[in-house]
Amino acid sequence: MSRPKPRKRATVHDIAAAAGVSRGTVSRVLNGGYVSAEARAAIEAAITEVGYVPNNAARALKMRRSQAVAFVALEPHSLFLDDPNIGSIMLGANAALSLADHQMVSLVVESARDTDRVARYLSGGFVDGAIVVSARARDPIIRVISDLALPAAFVGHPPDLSQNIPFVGIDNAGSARAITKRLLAGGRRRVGMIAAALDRDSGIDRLNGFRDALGPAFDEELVADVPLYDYASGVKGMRALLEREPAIDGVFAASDAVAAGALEALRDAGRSVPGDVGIVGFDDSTWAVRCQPQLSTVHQPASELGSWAAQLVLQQLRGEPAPVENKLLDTPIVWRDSA
Amino acid sequence: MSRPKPRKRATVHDIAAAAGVSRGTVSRVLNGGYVSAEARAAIEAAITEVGYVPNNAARALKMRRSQAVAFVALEPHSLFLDDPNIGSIMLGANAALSLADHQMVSLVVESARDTDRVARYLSGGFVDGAIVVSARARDPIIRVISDLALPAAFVGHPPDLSQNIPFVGIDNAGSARAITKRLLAGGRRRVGMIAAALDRDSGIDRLNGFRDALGPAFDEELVADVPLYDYASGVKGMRALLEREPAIDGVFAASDAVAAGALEALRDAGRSVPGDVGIVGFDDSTWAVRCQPQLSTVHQPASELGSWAAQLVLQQLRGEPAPVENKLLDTPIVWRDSA
DNA sequence: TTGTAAGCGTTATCAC
DNA sequence: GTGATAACGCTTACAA
Repeated sequence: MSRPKPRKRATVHDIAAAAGVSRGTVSRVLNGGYVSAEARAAIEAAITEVGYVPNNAARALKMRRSQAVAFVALEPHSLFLDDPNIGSIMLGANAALSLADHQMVSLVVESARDTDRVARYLSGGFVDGAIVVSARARDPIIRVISDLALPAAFVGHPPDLSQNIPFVGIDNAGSARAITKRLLAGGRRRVGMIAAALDRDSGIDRLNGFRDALGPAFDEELVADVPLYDYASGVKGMRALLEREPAIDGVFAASDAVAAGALEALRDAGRSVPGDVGIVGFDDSTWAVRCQPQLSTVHQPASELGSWAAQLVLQQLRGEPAPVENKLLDTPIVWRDSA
Repeated sequence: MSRPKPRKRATVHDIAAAAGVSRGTVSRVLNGGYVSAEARAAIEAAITEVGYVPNNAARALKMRRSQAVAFVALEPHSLFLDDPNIGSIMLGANAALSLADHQMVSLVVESARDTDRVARYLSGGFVDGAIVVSARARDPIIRVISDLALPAAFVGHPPDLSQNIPFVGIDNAGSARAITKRLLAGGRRRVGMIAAALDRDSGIDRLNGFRDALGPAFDEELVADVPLYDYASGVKGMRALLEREPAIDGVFAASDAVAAGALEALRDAGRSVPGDVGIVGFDDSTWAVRCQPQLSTVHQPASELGSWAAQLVLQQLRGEPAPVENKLLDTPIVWRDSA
């Protein structure tokens, strides 16, 4: 009883034939409309009999809806490896989309080749909307989304105020100010910062918050400028700081990963934490509790960020206007052992 | 000169009208066929003039090809957060697919709801193939792929030998045996293992390799069985081991994350590493170099696993038969400081 | 070289 | 309630 191998895919047409009704009636039971009990029964039997599986491409073409939303992270290579936040944001977004019966498809863009392909993908009708994470100031992908008026939401910061795409984020400057003040309250005299990603709003804002908290005590020399929010940058940044100011006794690292790297550099230099130098991070990611000592840090509600962004997209998909008020989520300070 | 806001999407038809040719000719320049220089020029001008963007859904319907390949990770929640390998595998797969001009779309499945939706998505014609990571023994997703004969490849281990879907992986048992032997060569007398994920082939194989390496010295009591390859499991597993055998002086952890957790438990218990106890991990992930001391471990070529899997899928897409010989990649031992 | 027309698998708008 | 029939936007024989 072996069936022929390359079985042709059954269509609505086949169901109709098998059940002895018209395609219209089949479509009605598939979607839901008025249909008699007998017809429904016959059709349902036929469906399993012929092994029907709906064709999304055809449905998308007709409906102009794919029930899919893209999740795209505009980040350098290391992101998926070094930034634990992204995973939580993704999971949060997926959960929210899932509840609304939408498929989240996440796209990675690493190269110029990727950028073009993803741009085409987004504009081609395979997705109804997009969630964009950590957008750089200007990116071709953003232009495409904006030009097409693709329902979208940003996580992090709006890439360009002139484009009215809603975003959900946190108050980076305020949070940075708050945790720096807390660090200062511990009696630290010479506190510096490892400032990362100054090509991005979040990076700039965190630096501004730090400067703000220090006020007149701010010293340009005590800011080490590193490219990425990652571990390696933390090591490098801390080394630079130690060289410039051996008497440094407090550090605000732009992220937990950076702080973890800084911890290594301090260990290598024979400084104790929090004894010789107190250090605070940002994110409250898994890094924070992995470190020795565990990090005092700013809690970033990554999962909620993701689900809010998803809501923002779903809202537009339902035809409701995107809210003009952008959303900033709370970022409580979590005080542990590193300062 | 403000254009009307909700501009209707331009189609091939519109281009044809604007350029004064037929749809067929337009399609020919879009894809590549014989077309005169003048016609081509006129059409190209028209394309930018009307702001044409191709409709993937229509193209996919007609061509029966979407130029997209799914990447699906069948793992519990914590995977994207705790397993650094997955990111590298993804990036490797994306790079390979990108070169072949295919869009990788990664799908996360966390709930039963996700499972159903993803299964529908995979079967609906939005993707031409799928890469499946760390498949559990039996999963509805796998059935769907197999039933539809969707071109696919597994990373890790074949979920069921009867289904002829190719896979690429590593020799877990052999690698585990090799690193355990190396650990024993250091003169350790009482060595145990934190065995994770024994519901998965990789978990079972690593345990088998360990048992094999110890030979008659193998002691069931010195195996702590934990559910996941993660940090928290490592902490728990190590505590259990210390309780059962305080004189333990060597540990093989089923993954680097587990080893990192074990390190914490050892630190808490006041044992020095590698002095009091030597520990080795598995994966050579970012965990390995983050730890204090850095881990001796088995290098898992994550990125290569991803690109091999991609090749396997692309091969089938080109109509070439999937290789019958499954691929096992090399796993060199990296010896650092933890043992 | 170019135009014409058919059809991919659905859903939706009609009459019946 | 149900059955024809016309799109959706695209590619591709087949003619011209």
